[in-house]
Amino acid sequence: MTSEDRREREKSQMKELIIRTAEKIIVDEGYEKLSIRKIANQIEYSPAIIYHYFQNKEEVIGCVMREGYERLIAALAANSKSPASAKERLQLLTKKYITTALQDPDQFMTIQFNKSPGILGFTSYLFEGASEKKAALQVLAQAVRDLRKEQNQIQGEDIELTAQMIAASTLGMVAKLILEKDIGENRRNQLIDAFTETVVRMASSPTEAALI
Amino acid sequence: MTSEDRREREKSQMKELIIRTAEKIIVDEGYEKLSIRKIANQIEYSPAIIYHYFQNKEEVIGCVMREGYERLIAALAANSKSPASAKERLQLLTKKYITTALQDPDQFMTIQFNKSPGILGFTSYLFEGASEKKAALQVLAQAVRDLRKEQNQIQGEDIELTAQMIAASTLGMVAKLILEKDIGENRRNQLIDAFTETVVRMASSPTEAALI
Amino acid sequence: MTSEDRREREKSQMKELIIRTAEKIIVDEGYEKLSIRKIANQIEYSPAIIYHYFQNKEEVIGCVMREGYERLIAALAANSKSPASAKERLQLLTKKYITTALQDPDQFMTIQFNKSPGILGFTSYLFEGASEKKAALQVLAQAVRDLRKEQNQIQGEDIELTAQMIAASTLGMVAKLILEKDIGENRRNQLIDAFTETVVRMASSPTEAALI
Amino acid sequence: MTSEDRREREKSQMKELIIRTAEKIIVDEGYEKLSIRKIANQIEYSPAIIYHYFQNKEEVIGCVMREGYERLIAALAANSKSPASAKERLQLLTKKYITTALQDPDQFMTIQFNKSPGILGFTSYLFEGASEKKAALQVLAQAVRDLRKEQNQIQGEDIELTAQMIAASTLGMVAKLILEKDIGENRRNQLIDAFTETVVRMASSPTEAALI
DNA sequence: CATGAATGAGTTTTCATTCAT
DNA sequence: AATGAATGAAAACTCATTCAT
Repeated sequence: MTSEDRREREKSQMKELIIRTAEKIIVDEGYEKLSIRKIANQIEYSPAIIYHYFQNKEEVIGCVMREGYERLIAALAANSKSPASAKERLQLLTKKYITTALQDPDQFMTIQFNKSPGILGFTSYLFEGASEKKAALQVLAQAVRDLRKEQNQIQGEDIELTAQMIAASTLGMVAKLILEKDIGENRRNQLIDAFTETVVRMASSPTEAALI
Repeated sequence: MTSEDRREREKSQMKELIIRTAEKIIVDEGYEKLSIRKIANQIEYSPAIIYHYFQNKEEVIGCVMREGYERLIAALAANSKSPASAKERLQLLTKKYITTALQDPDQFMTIQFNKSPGILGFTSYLFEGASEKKAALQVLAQAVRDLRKEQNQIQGEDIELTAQMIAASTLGMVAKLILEKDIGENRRNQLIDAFTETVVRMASSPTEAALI
Repeated sequence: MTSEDRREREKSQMKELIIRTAEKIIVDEGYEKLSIRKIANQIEYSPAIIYHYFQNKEEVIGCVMREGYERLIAALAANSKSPASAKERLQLLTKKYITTALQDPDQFMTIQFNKSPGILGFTSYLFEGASEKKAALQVLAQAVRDLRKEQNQIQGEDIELTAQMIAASTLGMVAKLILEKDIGENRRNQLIDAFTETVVRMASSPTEAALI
Repeated sequence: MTSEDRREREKSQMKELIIRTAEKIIVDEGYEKLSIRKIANQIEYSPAIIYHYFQNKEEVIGCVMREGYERLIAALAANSKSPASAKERLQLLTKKYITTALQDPDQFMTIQFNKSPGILGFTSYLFEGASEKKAALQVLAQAVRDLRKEQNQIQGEDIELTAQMIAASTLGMVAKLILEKDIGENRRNQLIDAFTETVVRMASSPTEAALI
């Protein structure tokens, strides 16, 4: 089976190469400048060969997206079990998400605001029960739960809802930071820090807040 | 001057028609699928005539964007001076923004996540001093200020920063609601209501929050 | 007839204006950038009006050419009767032609290398008998005749032929100077001076030359 | 490697076809009427395929020009070493240039009076040192040098300048003969012969001439 | 496995011209 | 006399995709 194995390996190497190149183009020139021709030129193959490994342009893009998303999730997961306090953990989580996203802004935007069903399958998290099915949201919901415990707040049944709002808000924050990339590093850091603090207040149980 | 008047009217009607058609295409097929030809075909004129009313494609798009943005702002302004309590006013503002945006979801997305400088001129609000230059942010900042006063909190120098975070978070929330449009009306309303409550906590002064 | 007169006068004023504007565009932006629209915009009238005064673009261009040509001829005529020696007169003539042409290079080229019959009617001078029918050639032929007399050479029957060759050579010289406009002022002057000297040798009778 | 060879051959045949067609259009309808579409229609292919063989329109034109120019140069080179006297050689050179140019008049004009930098790179020869860098001018300068030697004239330092003037004059002569193509064969030959004689006088050293 | 050739449909934009008013 | 509206044709160029080899 050696020869078949090698073929298989070579095949996936080629797919890898194509995806990697597509990714590079998206990062360098932006999503809408990606073209099959450009990929082909860059890997020094003919455009036609790409159709040998992928059905069409959409599938190529789909793969790029999937991988990008998985990397983002991985970055989060790594930080979900830091030994610090629940509050610090939530803040760390938020900050990590923001900074990771800002490292690859174009790809982040393309993935997160993509409305093709294939991508949405990965990125959606507003539905009921998402905190169980979506790894990222699960991590976030747990952080909220821990925080409320740590602060002796009522747990409430809104944990999922809260996690979802925090996720969506963070997404908005990141998106704006990417869109308005010229505000200067100072301002950016100010906003990131302020938001990281605010997230804690978002996470606290609403009734508790009502007591203020 | 009746004849001149009529011509003037017909001219603006035609411009109107073009903009409206462009808008429709954007909503139906997405921003990047908009083309001068498509507009022309749809209104059953030759492509060239569009250049009679507009300098180039950019100007057409600019008009579509501007109008959409102005509608959103107008909706907000109308609610900025309700007689209710500061808290209720902030919540009303948030809710109004969300529901207005959801009425024209595609256009909202196109405008708010557009990175062309022309559009960003309208939509940017993260820079320092934005709460004075940007009408929408000004309204929001005032609402935050009123709320803190009402709740006897420290005013703090972070009012602008807070308004910016709320705005960005709301944007994220709206975007997600639009992207995941199939979560069902119930869930959507739940999220909107929860977020409207959360916004109040985001607005409270951080030091105060730290006291909890 | 006053009213009719005025109308006539206004009409020719408008034609004047159009031609003058077209000329300006040719000089400023080059012949191929001339468009009816551009003329119209510049005189702040609608493109359609130009068709009221001229049949089509060609006629406009034709008029521009004619006027330009007439000015060139006028410049020559002014120098044809200088009191100097025949040799100096021939050299002066040549130099004047070159420098005048270089003042409006684009127009010069457009006219001289235009192959539309209308323009050729003005610019042609190679046919037999041209030295009688064409003012410019007449002047040149006379200068050649005077020179030969002054240098006690045989008059010969090739006067016209000689004048034609000188004219064509000068045209080539000017064209090259215009085309290679970046050779530097020094080189240009060197070439002009050398050519002006050479013209004298071209004008001398061939048999005489054979005696050398 | 037969299959690869054949493909290579077919490819250059196609390029050839495109260039030849472009050439034909230029000759038939003029340089500015040349369009990619027109080429495509004429060869009954889609316009896009031309971009498969050439980068853009400029490259197509470049090839047409280069080939035309090279043909002209080749014709000259063949005659530069005839065994005759220097005088005869110079005259032969001139005549050959004129007749070759007249064989493909439209292309000649298009190339020689083209002001695009790419073409000028080929056609320019007025700059200092051109008689060393430009093959055609080198041949001409040598002919002038030989002639002066043969006629025991002072060599002078104006050899290059002289060659340049002769070249430019010949260009003018040819251009006029092309523009006024209806003067009749007789007249044309008369002019060519007269000019060929005159060239000898242009080539003689100026001081020598002054002795007359 | 890989390619070169080829295409059709598309892009934005410019132009000369016409015509009813 | 003058105009605005409108057009058809054309320009250069790009792209995703197919197919025979």
